[in-house]
Amino acid sequence: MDTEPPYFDANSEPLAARIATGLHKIGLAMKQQAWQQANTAGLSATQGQILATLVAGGPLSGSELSERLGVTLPTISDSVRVLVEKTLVTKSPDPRHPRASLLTPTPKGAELGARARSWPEFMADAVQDLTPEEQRAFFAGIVKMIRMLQEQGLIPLTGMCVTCKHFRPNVRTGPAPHHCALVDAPLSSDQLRLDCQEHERASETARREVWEQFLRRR
Amino acid sequence: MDTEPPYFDANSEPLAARIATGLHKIGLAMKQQAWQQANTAGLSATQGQILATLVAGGPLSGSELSERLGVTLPTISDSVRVLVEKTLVTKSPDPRHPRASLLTPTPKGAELGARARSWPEFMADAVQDLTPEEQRAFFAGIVKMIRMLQEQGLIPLTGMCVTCKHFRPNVRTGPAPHHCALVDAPLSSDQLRLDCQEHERASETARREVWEQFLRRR
DNA sequence: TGAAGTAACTTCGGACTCCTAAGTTGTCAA
DNA sequence: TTGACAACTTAGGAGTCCGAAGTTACTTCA
Repeated sequence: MDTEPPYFDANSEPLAARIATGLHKIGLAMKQQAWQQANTAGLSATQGQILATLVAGGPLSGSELSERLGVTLPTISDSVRVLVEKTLVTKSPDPRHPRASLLTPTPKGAELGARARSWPEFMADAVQDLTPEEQRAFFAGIVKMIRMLQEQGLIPLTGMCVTCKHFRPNVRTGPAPHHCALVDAPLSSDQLRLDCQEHERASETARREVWEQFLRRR
Repeated sequence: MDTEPPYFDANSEPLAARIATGLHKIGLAMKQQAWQQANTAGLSATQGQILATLVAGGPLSGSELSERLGVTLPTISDSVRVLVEKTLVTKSPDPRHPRASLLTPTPKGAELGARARSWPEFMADAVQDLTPEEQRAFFAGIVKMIRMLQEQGLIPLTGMCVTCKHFRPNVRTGPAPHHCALVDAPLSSDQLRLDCQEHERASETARREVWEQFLRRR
């Protein structure tokens, strides 16, 4: 860097870095929004997230929540205690594991959770201004990014078609080249899910293979 | 919603909502990453952000920081106190305002700040897998989204070309249709800056007009 | 010439977040 | 029956945030 004013030339920050900056800014808005929405609902941000996750993904144990929300167990444990005190969730023994307990929202908790699920909707509104084509391109970018971040262990391997046992990429030509073997239905690239309840994690080798197959042709 | 298993049909979540979900997941990774990077540098997340912002944008006052980082003054005040104790920033009177003080990083602080600026780079890496074309589309989407969110008051009006006094959108045809009047240089859509130091906020009516002009033709 | 206002903080108290480290406690395997 | 294991829970401590309530140096108006 010298003392010259900035010119818009090759020395400008690379596109990838500016994309990162942009995502950072968007992330800031999300954080603030979540905080505020939670507060007006009488919850904390994490409490809202927990309820939303339980409503979206059925009863879960503490450790599952911990993985999905990217915080440690103690943090979950704390928040859950409060939620139980508020009678928004109940605990019941988990048949799958000895010491685990399944968390289920009460009716009141389910209602708040359903509302919390719609917190990111303000962003969906902001996306509406993009043309459908731009939206598709944007979504494709997001899917690829998430996959990369999952590979680096920064995002849990949950809910995305492209890491699911039942996903068959590029099995035909046309607008919907992919296939979901679970519901036996064709699938276009912009119908891919990020948060499917039925998601079952494929093995590591299978995931790698599926991803390569997915990238091939488009 | 009924009891049927989910089919990939029109009843699936709309694309915009899934984009929001995706951004949410990416935001999660950013949060975690920031926390971890800050910790290994011996800082807290906000302290790192403050240093990075000061290094990137020159000396700022507390309220400017507060606006850019989207937290209230007390929070900034707290963190700055710690940074001063650690001798990473110094305060000096601000000539522009009576009661304000300009915050300047010390050499040690500047070094940490420079390092903190590169924290979002892990995301830039994740973007590298997108084709250049995909990157451009992705970036275009981000710019539009940020603009929308700014209009809703969720992101500060700072640093983006499209809200700057010196920006002239679509003044010519060809690959670089825009123009920056400050450095008097042509500008393509994917050279737009999100964090220009020289940014000067245009008036509200000017911003609205510029944006309309920007959307027209592409 | 003073009184009131304004802007930019700072301090305080309190709720939450988030971590690591150190227990608990049921179950299963040896 | 003695460990090992898994899934929490508790304790302790730093940090993040906020609203409310001071400070304090000018500015402005009467």
